[in-house]
Amino acid sequence: METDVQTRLTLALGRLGPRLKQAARYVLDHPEAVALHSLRTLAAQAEVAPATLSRLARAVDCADYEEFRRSYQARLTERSFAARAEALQGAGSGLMQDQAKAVVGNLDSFLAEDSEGLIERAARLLVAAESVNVVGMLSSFSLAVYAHYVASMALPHWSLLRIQGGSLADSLYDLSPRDVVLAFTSAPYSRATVMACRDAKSHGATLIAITDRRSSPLARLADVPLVAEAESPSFFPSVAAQFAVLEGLLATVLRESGAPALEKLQAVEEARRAYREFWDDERDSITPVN
Amino acid sequence: METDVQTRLTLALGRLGPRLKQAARYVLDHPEAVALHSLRTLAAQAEVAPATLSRLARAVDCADYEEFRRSYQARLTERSFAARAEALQGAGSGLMQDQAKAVVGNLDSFLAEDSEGLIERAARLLVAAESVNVVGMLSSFSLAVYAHYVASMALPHWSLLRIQGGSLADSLYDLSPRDVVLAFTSAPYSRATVMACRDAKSHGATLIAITDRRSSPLARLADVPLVAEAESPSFFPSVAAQFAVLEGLLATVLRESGAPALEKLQAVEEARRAYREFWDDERDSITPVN
DNA sequence: GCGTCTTCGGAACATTCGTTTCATAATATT
DNA sequence: AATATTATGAAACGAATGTTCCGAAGACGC
Repeated sequence: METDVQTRLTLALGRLGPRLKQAARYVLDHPEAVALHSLRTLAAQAEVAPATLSRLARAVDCADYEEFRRSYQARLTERSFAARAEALQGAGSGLMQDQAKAVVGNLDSFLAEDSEGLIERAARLLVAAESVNVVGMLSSFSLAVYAHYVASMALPHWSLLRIQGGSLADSLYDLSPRDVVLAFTSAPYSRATVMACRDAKSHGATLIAITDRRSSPLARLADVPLVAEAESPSFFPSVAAQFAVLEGLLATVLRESGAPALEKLQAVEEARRAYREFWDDERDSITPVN
Repeated sequence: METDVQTRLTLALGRLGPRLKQAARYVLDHPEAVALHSLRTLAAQAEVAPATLSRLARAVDCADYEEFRRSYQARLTERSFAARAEALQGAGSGLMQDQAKAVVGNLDSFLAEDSEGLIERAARLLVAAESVNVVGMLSSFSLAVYAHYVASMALPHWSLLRIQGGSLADSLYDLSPRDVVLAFTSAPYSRATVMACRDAKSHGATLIAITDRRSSPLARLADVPLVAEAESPSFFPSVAAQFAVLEGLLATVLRESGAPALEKLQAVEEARRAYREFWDDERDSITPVN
């Protein structure tokens, strides 16, 4: 049986007795109740004997009521891209395939929340900030590098925190409540990053964090925690999904920053073009000069 | 008590014992599991005694575990209604939604090819190489940084090419056919990167490139071109999908490198742990020392 | 009208549920 | 070092769960 339980239920509606039909109707109208409540409470809500629900499950080819309920729980947990991830299952067992699936899943884990609202909130804080300090170490250093690279073109008050001789915290001592820290971490969490953020918070600064789990130290500290999982089939946490979140955040920040920022961005690009920093297929040639 | 249970849990994390904290962490990371499963199954998943969860509920001022669970069930149904509303809204008007869709699309563009075969081929070349030189500029610099970071732990013959005073090409003059260049670019292409690769090729080195289009100069030059689009709703090309490809490639390289590489990797991590470079939730505390 | 068949509710059942108790180990206090 | 305090797991408890069996009530064919 390939079809959805909910669909099977609709089809079965005709050939059911009065009480079973009544139960089926209730289930069709309140699918989440099946996932969340017990058979008996559901039976009470539907004004039906408990046994009826047990029978209903079997009437749609479920072995158990358990199996019946599981399908409704899955329905509730299913997320936007789930189908897509399933589709990627094509070739199956390859490492790259697994990686891709993990990344899409990680991205989903973020979109499942109120992603748009969180991004919006973070972006507003970043635009309003007097200074933005970007922090990231280990695997997450690449995120920090990227954020700083993009921002440095249009937003001069963004800076990248590095360890130079002393500790990360050195640069944070004169942080004020008008400043924002943008931090990145995935497990295993860099102690330096967490401690820097902790100190920044104690100076009253605002913290925006992209991290891998809600229970991560940074998620707990952050004013706006942006949580995207970092699952991966390999040794290292995956940063790809977090990059997607960061890109979305930066795009929103640029939009909110208004015309001046965009103009500056284009001016920088124009200058680079003038300096021939970019490859020009018309003028440049791949074949070596020799 | 006005605040969300999830929030209360976060706040309580500090003052909980080790096992309770472990349970709390699991709950924070898998909120839907609380709503859907029984106390005992959840306890098993979190690897905690059933009684611990009962106590956890009371630790956040719930009278019952029942009350605790109800709050998570509410969260789940609320979210699902929000998601449905969003789905009904059509293509999703948010910038983040668009970004996510673009990234998944870009990833698809790579998987559409013989991704597994290409990755495999590239990995074999990288493992066999005498030296691997990683190149990336502009947006793609973060890819280069990440590749070098991961590799530097297990594969000492990988190095990151930077511009230092002169040009990128300076470091490539003594490249031999036994060397490999791993390069990254998306439009607009860095001229320095392309020229460095061109020179490397002219010295007989092997070129592996992650780039955004088959027509890009690097794709044409490369022995193994890994093409993942960089479409994005914003000004900048998206590197997220290319990160996914890179992660897949690195994972494959590590697998092919065999046991010694993995052992070295774990040794490095162990050393870092010994130096307390990682955050330890048991020993370190988020609350400032004051 | 009689027997057969289906449908359903009620009761009994083993199972699983969440809670509580109690002993013990770990931690803090003196 | 001795003691008080806290945190935890194992076991036991009654309550609730899902299933099954049985008999009553109706539907249908002849």
